[in-house]
Amino acid sequence: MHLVPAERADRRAIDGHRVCDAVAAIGEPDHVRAWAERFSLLSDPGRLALLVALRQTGPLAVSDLAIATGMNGPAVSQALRLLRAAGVVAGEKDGRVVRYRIIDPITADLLRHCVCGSG
Amino acid sequence: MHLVPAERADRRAIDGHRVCDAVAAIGEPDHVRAWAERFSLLSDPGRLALLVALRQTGPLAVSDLAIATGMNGPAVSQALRLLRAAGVVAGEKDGRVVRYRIIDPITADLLRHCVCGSG
DNA sequence: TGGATACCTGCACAGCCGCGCAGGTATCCA
DNA sequence: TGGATACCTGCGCGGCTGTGCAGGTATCCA
Repeated sequence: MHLVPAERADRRAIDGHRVCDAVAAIGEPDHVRAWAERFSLLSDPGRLALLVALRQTGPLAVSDLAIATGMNGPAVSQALRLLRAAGVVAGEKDGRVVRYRIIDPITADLLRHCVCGSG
Repeated sequence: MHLVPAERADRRAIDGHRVCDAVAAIGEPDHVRAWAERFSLLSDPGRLALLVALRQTGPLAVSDLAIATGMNGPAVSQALRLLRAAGVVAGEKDGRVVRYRIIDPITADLLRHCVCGSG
């Protein structure tokens, strides 16, 4: 039952079985890491504001996002670049305007907690 | 209808009404900031692993958390210090052992998404 | 009472991230 | 065709954050 890796199996545990439960709960380190990165994308006020706006309003142009959030243009671009690289948002070109929207359902679901009042 | 702050109301918007919707969706900057900080607490693999373990297993001692996550003692202490200062976890002293548990229901709810398989 | 354990704290260091500016490209209007 | 708009990218700087080590305190066992 000892799911603890051998490298630290010699450490004295207070509640051995609970440690095993915890190891089982944590699961694959990569899994945890992936979720941490996902949360990391939401940990910046600028990015979070952009995502909340996108989720609530739908496709929005970069300059409109800049106006709505109070950020300047390049800052919005850089934030969207990160989010796009992470597969959270996608941009669609409409003439010289690029409208972004959220394409990751998991992130959209997480954002629901922030705007709980307005579903 | 223009909810845009006067300081940047002169900027030309692509879709004016959508900008207003976005501003309304974002709401109070402090609100967004608070959520960003909340997500920030989950953006570190160590802290996230600790919280997942705590949520799944319940009260756990610091040293057990260290064994389960593979972190060393002081790292766990510091992570828990942050989480405790943020009001996410609380520790209860039982002799020389301190067992921590999650006291913030919102964070616990967020963690649900990471362990979706085991509710 | 003496030793060991469990935990907390402060400090110094490396690494990362957000931020702003300048330059470049593609597209639309006159 | 010329000018303006909308957006993207690279670079450098300041600040924050995670990490490890050493020291200190409180508690349990013999």
